[in-house]
Amino acid sequence: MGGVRVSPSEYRLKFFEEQGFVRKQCPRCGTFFWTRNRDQVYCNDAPCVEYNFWDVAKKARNLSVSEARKRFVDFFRRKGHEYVEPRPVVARWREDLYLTIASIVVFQPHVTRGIVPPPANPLVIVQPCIRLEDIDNVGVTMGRHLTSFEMGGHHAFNYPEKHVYWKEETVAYAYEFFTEELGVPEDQITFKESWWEGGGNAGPSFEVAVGGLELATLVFMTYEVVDGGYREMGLKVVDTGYGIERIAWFTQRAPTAFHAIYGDLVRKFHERLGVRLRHAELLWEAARRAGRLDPDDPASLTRFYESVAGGLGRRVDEVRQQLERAASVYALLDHTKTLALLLGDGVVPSNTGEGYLARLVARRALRWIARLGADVSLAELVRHQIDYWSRDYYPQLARMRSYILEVVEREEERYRRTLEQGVRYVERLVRRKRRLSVDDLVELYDSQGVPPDIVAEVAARHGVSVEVPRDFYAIVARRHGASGIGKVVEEKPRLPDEVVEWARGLPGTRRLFHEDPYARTFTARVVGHKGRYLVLDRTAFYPTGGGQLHDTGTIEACGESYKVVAVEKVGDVVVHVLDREFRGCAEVKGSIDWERRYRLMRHHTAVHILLGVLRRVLGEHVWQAGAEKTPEKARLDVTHYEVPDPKTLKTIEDEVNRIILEARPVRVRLLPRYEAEAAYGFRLYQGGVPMEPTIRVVEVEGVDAEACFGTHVANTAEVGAVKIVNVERIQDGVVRFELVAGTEVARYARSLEERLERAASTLGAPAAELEARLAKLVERLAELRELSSKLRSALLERLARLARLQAEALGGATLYTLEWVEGLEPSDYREIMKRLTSAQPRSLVVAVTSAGEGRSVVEVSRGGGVAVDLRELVRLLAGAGARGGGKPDHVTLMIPGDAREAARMVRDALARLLAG
RNA sequence: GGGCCGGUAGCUCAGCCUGGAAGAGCGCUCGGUUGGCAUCCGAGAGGUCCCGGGUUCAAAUCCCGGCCGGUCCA
Repeated sequence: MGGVRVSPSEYRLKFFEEQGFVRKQCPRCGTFFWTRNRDQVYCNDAPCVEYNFWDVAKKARNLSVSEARKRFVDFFRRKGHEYVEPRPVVARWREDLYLTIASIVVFQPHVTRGIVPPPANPLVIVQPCIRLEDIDNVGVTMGRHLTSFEMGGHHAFNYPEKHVYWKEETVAYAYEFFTEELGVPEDQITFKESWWEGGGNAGPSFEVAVGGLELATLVFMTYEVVDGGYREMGLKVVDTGYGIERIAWFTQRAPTAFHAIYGDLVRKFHERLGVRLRHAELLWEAARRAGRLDPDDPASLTRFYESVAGGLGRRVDEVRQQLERAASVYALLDHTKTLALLLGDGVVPSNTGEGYLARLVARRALRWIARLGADVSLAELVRHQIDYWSRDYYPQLARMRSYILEVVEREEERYRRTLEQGVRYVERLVRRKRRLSVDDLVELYDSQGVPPDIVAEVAARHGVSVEVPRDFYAIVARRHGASGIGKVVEEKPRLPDEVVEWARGLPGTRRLFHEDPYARTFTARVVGHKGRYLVLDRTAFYPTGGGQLHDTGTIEACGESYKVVAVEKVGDVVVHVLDREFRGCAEVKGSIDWERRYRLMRHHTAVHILLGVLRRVLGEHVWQAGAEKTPEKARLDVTHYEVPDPKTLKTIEDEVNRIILEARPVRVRLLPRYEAEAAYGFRLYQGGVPMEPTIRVVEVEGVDAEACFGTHVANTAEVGAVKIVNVERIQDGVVRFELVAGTEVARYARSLEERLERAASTLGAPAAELEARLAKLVERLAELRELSSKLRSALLERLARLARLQAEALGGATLYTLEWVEGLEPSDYREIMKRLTSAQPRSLVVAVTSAGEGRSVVEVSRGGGVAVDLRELVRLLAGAGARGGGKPDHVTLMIPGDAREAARMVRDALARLLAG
């Protein structure tokens, strides 16, 4: 990558010199590297060399993933690092990332930007990570690519005033870990010079490779990436990543990483998927040569299969087929674990955000199962993963077991339906066009979710062969063009730019609304004012934030009284928006509209209670996806896969009201960040992650605890009562709850009563009798409909008979004329016309279907036995001002004149048409 | 957040491209057949063609906007 811009001195360490390392350049990739082996030619990393780590000596015994993890942690603990617990694989604390893709992500951006100190320094962590970029390569490369893996990281945060350690120590640790702890011979370790960039930071790095396998990356985070350039950071971070699975792979001498990671599961998956790999030597031959495989280069793949087949003296197509089936099993081992981890951290599958990532993984897995033709459910495979991993490092999988399986089954069913529909669409296209273009393939995938291989299969069944272009997914990507990076929800400023600018320069406002949420009046000193914007040294006015609407009220200053119409926050500064320009004054007296504020507080606390209850009733996967509190009502959007049924909703509502009745205390505490996280977990961050070392925790005792800026009542009893007034699905995987609390419950009930009254008075019945009256009405309506239908049918029959009686002969055909009757619909005439022409093929029907405003609409129809094109009529009558058109056996005409006249004109024209 | 696809009978959908009499299968009602049935035969009921606007003599069909669903991408 950008290694060219880096001075070689960045990599020239005293350690290398002392240990007798030499710097070389790889003739294949051009990378510079350090080694103690003077004869080494290549950089010792894939894809420049074949894997040979199985032949590298080691002292450590076979390590499972769990043991490798422990070795790593213990080693760095001995070296003075404090152990830090891992975080979820879903990066809920990040505004710009969905997944935890590296251990350093745990500390970004709050620690790396210097806002919050790290939990320990230096520290060691083993962080489960998920990366989906290379999902297509998983399996094919025999273990080099995985979507989920554990990254062992030891991190040191070097502040200008406090240096911990840097490159020399980091490289020495790695060297010692691999040589002493694992027993790798000293001349078998290669340090490749590299450059790392990610998450807005960059710096030089070393990749540590043994026997063709990269086992660790040591990054020295030095720069911030600003407008494409680099700026040196004040904080310099040692960011290392040791591949725990790769260490296990290396020590176990297993052919693929999957054998090393999944143990028994490999056999079980092979069995359940009906894939048998008959020759161990094929596996080993492939494993060895997989080092030189570059999955992005199709030619390298072909070369790979050829070389494996050549090495064994077997047929290429047979080798390829067997290896591809094995690779599918590996991909499934990988994908099902990743899916379990995602769902285990409470992700709800969806068509956006992290939910889509879970769906993507599930669908890839389902496709592998389908391609193998295996008769096994995805849920079963995931269940094996839960059983396997919940014993080890992932106890949450056991806790979330029923949720995970339920959701996987739902996804399976959903995908089945999607494909079924897609297949029908393919069949329709094939029927109509007999061939499919690349555009069709793209649309089928993009809009209908049918992957091209399935399209080809379906088309083949109907005798149509379809060519899937090699770069299919690139074509899809091109069609999408450049779209913005996901997450990032930016709140639009509600104040003019110059006011924000001005407020930034002022000192922070003391928050009386936090110190005492019940404070209604206060006095304060004026810190600054600009037009109608006023900043005080302290205030009881709550600014819009945390989903809670601002306060209103009045401010008295030097005999003047101002209305406060809005309140906003700029950093720590509270800006009051007045109804008119502030005239100036040193001291003011403020009083908030308490009635409004109290309603807001009750609604806000009610939402916290509801969230706690939802988590308990629906499951731990319930997360706040949005919230809004107004004086009139509150709204809470949560992640969940379906709108709860009425019975569950009742349970939820009853639970909320029970908690209100129990009069539980609501406590607000300021806690150091890490203490708060240790006590409550990441559940705290329902409404976003505050970038502060101190967290304001609002705890409804035994129900819910959240980092929250809002104002709350002191006891749940104060909420009074809650009524859920609306529940709807606002997006796949997100359900919206709307509720009213306290006095608003009465207001809501009243509005329902009023609607009832209005409905009753429309019916002319007392409200008490509404249901009975309505039931009777519906019954009566059905009777009347039946009657009307009978009468209509009889009327049509009569009209048809009348027309028959008045039939006249015209040019060898029978002509029926239907006169216009007020109240009949055009569809009624059509019904009669149908009856007449089907009973008598040699007939013509002229019907005036509407008249008025000086024009008539005439429909003309003929039976199958009359050989005229009625569209000629339109041409014949065009001179008389008629317009219209239709089909040979039926036309519609608009003719100026009354009904009688129009009918006569048509009859004359018909006579001419039949004659000529 | 964005691109694309869709919304027609209780259900599953066809019709839309190329405007001109609203359809099929299942289900439902009634009658017949059968020892029994996801039997067979016959008849029938059932529609705001998602909503709103536009173009047109004429819109389920074409255009614009909205709502709802699906799908792919980030």
